[in-house]
Amino acid sequence: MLSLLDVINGRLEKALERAFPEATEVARKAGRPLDPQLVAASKPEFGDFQINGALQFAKLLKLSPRQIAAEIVDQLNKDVDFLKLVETVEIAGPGFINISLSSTCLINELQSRLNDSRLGVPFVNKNESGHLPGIVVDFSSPNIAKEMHVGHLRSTIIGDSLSRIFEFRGYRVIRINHVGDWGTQFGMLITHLKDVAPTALEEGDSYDLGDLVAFYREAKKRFDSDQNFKLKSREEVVLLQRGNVQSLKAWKLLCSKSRDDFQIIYDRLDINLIERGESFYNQFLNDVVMELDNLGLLVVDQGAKCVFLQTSTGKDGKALPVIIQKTDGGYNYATTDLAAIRYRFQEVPNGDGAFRIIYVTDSGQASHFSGVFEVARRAKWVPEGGRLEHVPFGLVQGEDGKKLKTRSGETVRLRDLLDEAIERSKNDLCRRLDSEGREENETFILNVSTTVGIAAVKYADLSQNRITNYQFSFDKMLSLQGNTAPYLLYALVRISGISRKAVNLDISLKTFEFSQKQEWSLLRKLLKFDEVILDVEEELLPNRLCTYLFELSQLFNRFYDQVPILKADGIPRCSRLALCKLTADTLRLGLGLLGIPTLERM
RNA sequence: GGGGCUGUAGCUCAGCUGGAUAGAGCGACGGUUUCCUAAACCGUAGGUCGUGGGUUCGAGUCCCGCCAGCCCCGCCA
Repeated sequence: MLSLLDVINGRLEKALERAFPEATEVARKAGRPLDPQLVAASKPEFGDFQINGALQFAKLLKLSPRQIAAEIVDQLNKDVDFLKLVETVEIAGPGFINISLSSTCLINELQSRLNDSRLGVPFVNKNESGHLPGIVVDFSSPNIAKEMHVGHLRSTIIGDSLSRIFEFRGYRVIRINHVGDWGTQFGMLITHLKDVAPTALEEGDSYDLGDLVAFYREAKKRFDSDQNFKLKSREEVVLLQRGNVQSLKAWKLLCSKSRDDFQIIYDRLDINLIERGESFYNQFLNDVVMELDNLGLLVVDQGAKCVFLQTSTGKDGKALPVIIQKTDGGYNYATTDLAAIRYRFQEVPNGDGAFRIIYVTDSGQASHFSGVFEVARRAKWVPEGGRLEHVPFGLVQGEDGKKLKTRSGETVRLRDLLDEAIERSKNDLCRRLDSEGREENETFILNVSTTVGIAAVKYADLSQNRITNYQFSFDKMLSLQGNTAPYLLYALVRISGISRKAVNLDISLKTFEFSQKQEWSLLRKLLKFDEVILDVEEELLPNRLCTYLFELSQLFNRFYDQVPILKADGIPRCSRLALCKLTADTLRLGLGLLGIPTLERM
């Protein structure tokens, strides 16, 4: 109901002006126009919208809040355009004004939603240069030659969902997988590769490295125990950095094998990413140092080139440094991140042309990013109106409240985690089929358990406010009750059941009427979808969308339980089918934006 | 020592620019099935919003102090 909110707010501002012409004029001239504070009603019994402003204006206008409210209501009651939309306008409590929309108005909104595949969510405007604004979402980012584990889960799932929402809004979204594909660990990996598989370099991509993780472990073991190996590894790093052909070949092979492994996980999770790892920015690191130096930001301290922060101090009250270039001349991650920021904001041939960059990483990196962001701003690499945001999230914990580990105390591999979710979901399904005496074929069982299993993992993560740590529990996420993926998917399955039995759900040209309170509350919830999407886009909190979809499902289930649909006739039946259709569309789209596909039957 | 995040029902968590009597789910207890998938629905119980101040007409929300937990703090990412 965003557009409606706009319209009503417009009428309200006019009413306020007519009620208190002098005060509004003074406020406007002071550059702080009076805000009537029109918001969605905090409770259903307060109607659709509430106006909070009267309470605040009391001091300014030297009138009681209720008197002010009365004046505003008086003016609103003279506004024909406003009255067309509204059923009641009432003063309540200390001076709130509650507004209930008229049935006609709500039904008109329903009509337009039914004919709108975007469900009321506006498409973003082009920018001054006539292009769609670009957003870089930096997420997932595993390390080459290591396995994706539970630590990558949140970044991957949250980053993907935010990307989907931006894409749906029409932004040009650049999903970046900033993989760890550079650094000292490659010295040992390449040295080990040359030793154990000398032919690998000739065979290139066709060479089968086998289990990369085991490979990494072996290399690491040798690195830690064998002095000679350690020495060779260090030399190898230098060779690689100088662009030695053999070394580069080995590096590429390792990256490519690793990429294939990652892709298996991304395919299972249905996640798209452009791989552009740390190595990509090597070509810009020199420029970064030079520019910072030219700007006079660079200070040499204990041999390292640093930028000292203005916003944070360390112990003894001294400014904290961001190290740009190490004493040995090497660069570290802050430099790479700065080069990335610079590149991503630069216009298209030379960069990504983004206006907003989002980093989805754990909250442990908060101070790192705040330092890097400060340097980027002082270096003027962030354009006017450009947004640079860290989207932090908490740890994944086990049900014991400690960091999630396997029984043997190892890091949980993502593939195992997904396998287990699907396995458990399959067991649940089979138990259910058994107890209901249902017969389903293998394809159905596989499809349902895979969809439900993956959906459960994604939804459990997304439905939690990302800032806090998150307690991982298969039992809870797969539970059929509560705020879980299966509960939402089930609501949709119920609607599919109805549409299978109804002749059709084509209700586009009919008129609607509602008589039950369950119908009205469902409809009102449905019409809030657009606000939720814009809120998530701004606040980067997908759990708000989850909460909305859960509440929508609850209202639908109540409606389904208490109001006959197919048994009704005429206009009520058709109106109820319209609610079903819009609920299904909203759930399908909403879940889609969370990266969760839906089912017809389950 | 400095900085950040967190602290809301027995448990897991929501709580949107400060707004009306703080909400869900699970668990507990009790009910509902001639009907579209009961994987549902309805009801009951359960709270000093860590704590002490402050700002305000109004504070879970903003500011300050304190307590507890987690994380970060110069050449790893």
